Amino acid sequence: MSTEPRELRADARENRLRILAVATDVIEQQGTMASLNEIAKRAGVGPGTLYRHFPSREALLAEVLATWVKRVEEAAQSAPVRTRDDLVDWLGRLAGIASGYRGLAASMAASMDDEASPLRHAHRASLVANTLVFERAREAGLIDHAVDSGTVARLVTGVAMVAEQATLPPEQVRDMLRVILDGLTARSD
Amino acid sequence: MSTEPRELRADARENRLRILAVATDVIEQQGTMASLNEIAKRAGVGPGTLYRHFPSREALLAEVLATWVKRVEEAAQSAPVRTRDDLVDWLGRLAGIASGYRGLAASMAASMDDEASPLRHAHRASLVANTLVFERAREAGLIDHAVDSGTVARLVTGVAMVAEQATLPPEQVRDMLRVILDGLTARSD
DNA sequence: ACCTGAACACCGTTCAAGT
DNA sequence: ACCTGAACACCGTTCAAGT
Repeated sequence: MSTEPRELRADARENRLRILAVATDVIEQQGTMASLNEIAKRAGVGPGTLYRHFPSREALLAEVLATWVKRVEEAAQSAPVRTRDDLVDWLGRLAGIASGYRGLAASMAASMDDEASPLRHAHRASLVANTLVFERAREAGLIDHAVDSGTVARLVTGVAMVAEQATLPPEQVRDMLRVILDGLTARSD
Repeated sequence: MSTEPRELRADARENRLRILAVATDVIEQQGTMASLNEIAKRAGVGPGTLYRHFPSREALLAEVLATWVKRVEEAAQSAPVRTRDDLVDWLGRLAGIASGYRGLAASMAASMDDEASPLRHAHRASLVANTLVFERAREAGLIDHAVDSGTVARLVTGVAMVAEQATLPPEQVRDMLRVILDGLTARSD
């Protein structure tokens, strides 16, 4: 099941780690569309070396996102679910994390489609995290029926995409999320 | 108020129209990120000529969108507002038009920010159209309070962005829109 | 086994030179 | 006044040649 690298030659291992560190920096600053050639140059390797370790931009991104995935999982566990505002806060945190890097929400959305996308793990992790929070909210009596977490995830991704494209003020993002939460907890039958 | 071209030399006028026609074709096929050099080449002009007529990709896009704007306005006027499903349909049509070209929803979202964006007209038109539909729904007694059309527009843009990035099946899009509509018509106080 | 870096086919954008 | 097209500085991606 594990796709972790087995035993790399010492120089290869070092290069790999250095590329990953540099990529994290550069992507944090410039977004998920940052130049791969620039990352290679800053890491002190030829472009071919980057491609050898990470055959696609998504493969690189997936590894960079490892710490990101942890943040989502932690946030889900510690998220309070006492009031409806708590849930709006949670969605906001989810959207905020999803747009932690510019272009990330779009990259994630694109990966929904693709069964083989390297980003699938990150995507599934955020979906599971979200399901967990809403399940806890239901157990706490805050909402009275199950919500479809796939739909929630897609909606929140949409909010994140608009927010980062248009650099919306936080209260406009919150308005969007509140509508979504109201829609989720209103019976539509 | 009008920024229409005044009196162009005959060859310039012809070039301009040909660029526009070709751009409409190419953008329809390849999306809003289509190569400008390719558009110029297909239109039989040098790249400099395209830039002379349309100083930015957005300026070109704004003109290509003229017929698009008409479609939104017509759709708004003829949209039935008798049932809640009618409203979901309307949002679906809006989202569908917004992603008529691949990348259009993202381009529109980016223009929300920028006061001087050439896409502002198209964006405002869709906002006005949406306000019109919901106002008619309110008059028809379908909903009982005003909705914030800015928030609606942003949410629908988000749905359109996710839908085209992930190429979602129609029923998933509909699920998203239904949640939004429920959220809009539920009292949140 | 791994790395280098030149090379290729593209971008968007500019601008001297032409008509 | 307008157009051309070469030129520039970039992309992503590949692959022979090196170690």
